[in-house]
Amino acid sequence: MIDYGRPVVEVARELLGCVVRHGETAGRIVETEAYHHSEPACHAHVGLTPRTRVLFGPPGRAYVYRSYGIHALLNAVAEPEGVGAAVLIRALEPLEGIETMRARRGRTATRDLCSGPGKLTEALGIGLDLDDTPLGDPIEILPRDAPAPPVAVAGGRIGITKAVDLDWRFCVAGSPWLSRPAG
DNA sequence: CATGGGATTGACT
DNA sequence: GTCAATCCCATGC
Repeated sequence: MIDYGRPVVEVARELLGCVVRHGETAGRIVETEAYHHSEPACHAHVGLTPRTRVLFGPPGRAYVYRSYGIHALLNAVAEPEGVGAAVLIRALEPLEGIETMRARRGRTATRDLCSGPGKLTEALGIGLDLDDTPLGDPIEILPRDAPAPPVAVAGGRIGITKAVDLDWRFCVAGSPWLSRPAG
């Protein structure tokens, strides 16, 4: 099992190489970012509100929220209960159910099915209804069955305006499935 | 109650 | 490279 109750940066590294499954679709995590309530880029920075309740809840649950009014983004809640922190899943290598993914996303190159946080949720059929559900059912995150892949610390996180200097984006080195090339 | 911003994507120039 | 789409919710009056 994966221990989500550890420091969020450790969990972000640990998740690289693990497999996410939802129904018939599955993919290997190749890119993550860490968010912690102590820094202003994290939603939990504002404190405990209805929106951030899940982030402060027990680790190992899904935090799914709507971005730019359009996309659903998938996070894994980390750190002990009471600490607002989560790992954003930013990109996957498609493994199973690729035709289902293609059907959900439209005629799309395999390379573009899961190469972004909004893309992979659409490909796996993950929506806001899965917010605050345990990682295990219906979304599964399986521990690695192989040694940890080489990790590239890709520098700053993407698409944010605050705490841009934190090097909290992690990629599988050399993976062709990233949302953006590693730093 | 009104307002503004955001962890993005895809279409278009 | 630029830009619109679109909605939840925190904040402020």
